[in-house]
Amino acid sequence: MQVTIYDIAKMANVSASTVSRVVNNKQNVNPKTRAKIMKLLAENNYVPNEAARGLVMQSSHMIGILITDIRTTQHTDGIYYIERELSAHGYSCLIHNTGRDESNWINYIQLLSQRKIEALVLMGSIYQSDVVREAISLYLPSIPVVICNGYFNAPNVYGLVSDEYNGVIECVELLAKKGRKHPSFLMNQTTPSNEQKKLGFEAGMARCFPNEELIVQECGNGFTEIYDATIRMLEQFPKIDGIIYSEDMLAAVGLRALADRNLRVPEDVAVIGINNSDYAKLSIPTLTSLDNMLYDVSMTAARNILALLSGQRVSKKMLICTEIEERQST
Amino acid sequence: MQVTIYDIAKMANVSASTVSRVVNNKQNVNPKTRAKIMKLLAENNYVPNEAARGLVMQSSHMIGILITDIRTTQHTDGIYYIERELSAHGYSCLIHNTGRDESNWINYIQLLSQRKIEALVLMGSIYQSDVVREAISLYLPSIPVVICNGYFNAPNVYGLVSDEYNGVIECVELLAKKGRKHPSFLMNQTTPSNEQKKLGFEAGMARCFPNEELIVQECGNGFTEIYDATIRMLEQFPKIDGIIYSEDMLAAVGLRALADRNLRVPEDVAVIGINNSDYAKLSIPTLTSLDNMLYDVSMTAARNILALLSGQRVSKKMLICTEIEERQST
DNA sequence: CTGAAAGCGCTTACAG
DNA sequence: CTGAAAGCGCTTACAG
Repeated sequence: MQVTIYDIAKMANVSASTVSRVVNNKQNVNPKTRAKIMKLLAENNYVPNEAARGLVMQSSHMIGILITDIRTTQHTDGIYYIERELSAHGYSCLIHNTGRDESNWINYIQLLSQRKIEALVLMGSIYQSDVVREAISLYLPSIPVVICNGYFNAPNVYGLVSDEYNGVIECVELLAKKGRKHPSFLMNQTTPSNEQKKLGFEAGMARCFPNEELIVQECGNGFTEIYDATIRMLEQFPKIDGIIYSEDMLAAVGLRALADRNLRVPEDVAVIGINNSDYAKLSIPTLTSLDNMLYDVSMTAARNILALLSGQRVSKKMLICTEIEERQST
Repeated sequence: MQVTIYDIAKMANVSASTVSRVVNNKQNVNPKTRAKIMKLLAENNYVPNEAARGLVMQSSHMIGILITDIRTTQHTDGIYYIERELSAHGYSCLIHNTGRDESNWINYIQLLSQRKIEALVLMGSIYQSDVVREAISLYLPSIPVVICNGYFNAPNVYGLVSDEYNGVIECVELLAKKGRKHPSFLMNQTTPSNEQKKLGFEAGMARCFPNEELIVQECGNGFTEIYDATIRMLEQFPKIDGIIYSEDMLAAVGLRALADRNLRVPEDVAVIGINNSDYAKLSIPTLTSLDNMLYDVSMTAARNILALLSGQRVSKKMLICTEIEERQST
């Protein structure tokens, strides 16, 4: 079926060892022999079998990436940078969409351990969970694991966290500065990251609006759910004059809801999103957004993995500062 | 380092063969022996080495996916469905961002062949190229290759193509029906897919506006480039009262440009996008969009690969019909 | 029901 | 400079 080193050896009347040496560019091969073998290799489109090579070298040159749903654009960027960076260094990425149900995660981690990945990247704070910690200590106790926008304590786990807590506090401060009186917060699923945002909102409110009622609501991920949640919140609290959404995408839907209700943005209601994504730039009006530096988180993750793979030291937990990008909606 | 079948065999006082039989759930093992081995396997967190297994079984259970840039959301959906579907059947996906420069592609194809992938998915019409055809015939001549939204003739290549050509003709017809007199077309990079859209626009114009000047322009992918291209086109041809964009994302930027120019949509200028993506649903006004059924293309790709892997017949080339989703912008 | 042996495709000391 | 041999971790006829 496939052309092996032995086939080439036979054609060249040499041993497989010699062919192997040529394939791997080792010294100590007679130039003429080398030339002959090179020619044969090319003519036969010889390609080394990485599985066999990995077996003897004890290295797969593969890394695993776990993400709940690759369609959620906020982390697609991260996967892009990580793949590019690692690919340039000879690694291939095995990517799995794990879904949000914890009970399946252990299977993916076991699967990746069967494939002998050399590092694991967890995309998203959602993986900051006991299930994952245990699965890692069971199946991948000794390869570097990097978690993007999350952290848990384990000897081989490295966390990169966006400081969304303080970022959202600053968002509340911005609303205060803009003369808002009744800010509110609308979030989708409860991930550790969203939890931090919520805590940030509460802290910001305590600081800037100590006597104001806390308006925090949750909703699903679908267009309609977000839309309805916004409408419902406005009906329940007509005084609301500022909304912080846990993601730009939600805020973009929120802008629709506000437009349909004939509420002017920012005159009647100021709106802030989080992620500083395309949604923020494209929406009408453009959206003020908290840049949580997910780009930096991913780039750093890629660099950290590379550093760890080459035996360098990397800090176990890093906090990355956020920045508000002000646009028309505030 | 890792626990092998031999380690377990030693502990259980049996041969590796027997352990292997237990691991693989074969019959013909004494129930007591099986129980003892199972216990040992669990206690030691034994995980089979897939590389070794693949070497003897001549199967990697991996498939490759090539995409120019995973951040382009239109194909992220496809990767999601394909990964989910294949993952459920025991396959893992090796994903590479190849960039748009043809000269690197052959390296990725060779790399994937080294890893002995069992099928390859090419995401996007851009891979409909001679470079790819040759690389495939050289390095992956005998595994199924499925190309999403493209096709080229090779014994092991299967194409799924969205009928964007006729779809865009229908878009032009829609503009005609809505009383537009001067439609135009703005496209980004020249991929085979965009080329079909352009040809469709020209055919539609020939059919509905035989005496009208053809206004077709190109632009880059950046926000500013798209924005500026729209403004420039409107300045050069002030009569324009309809724009078809080659992608929703461009149309979303276009809506911004039109708003900034105080042109009403659809009263002054009707706008149509392509992809029927979130951009279309979220923009203000909502965007009429040609649904090119990329979802169906991906689902079918996943199913076709599974079918091919299990030895079934699959049609070499399928055309998938498009549909216009009318919204506020027309 | 179980084990010894061969083999998947490769690399690398070790001898020569 | 080159080859025979052992071994990476596994599976599977073949004997018993």
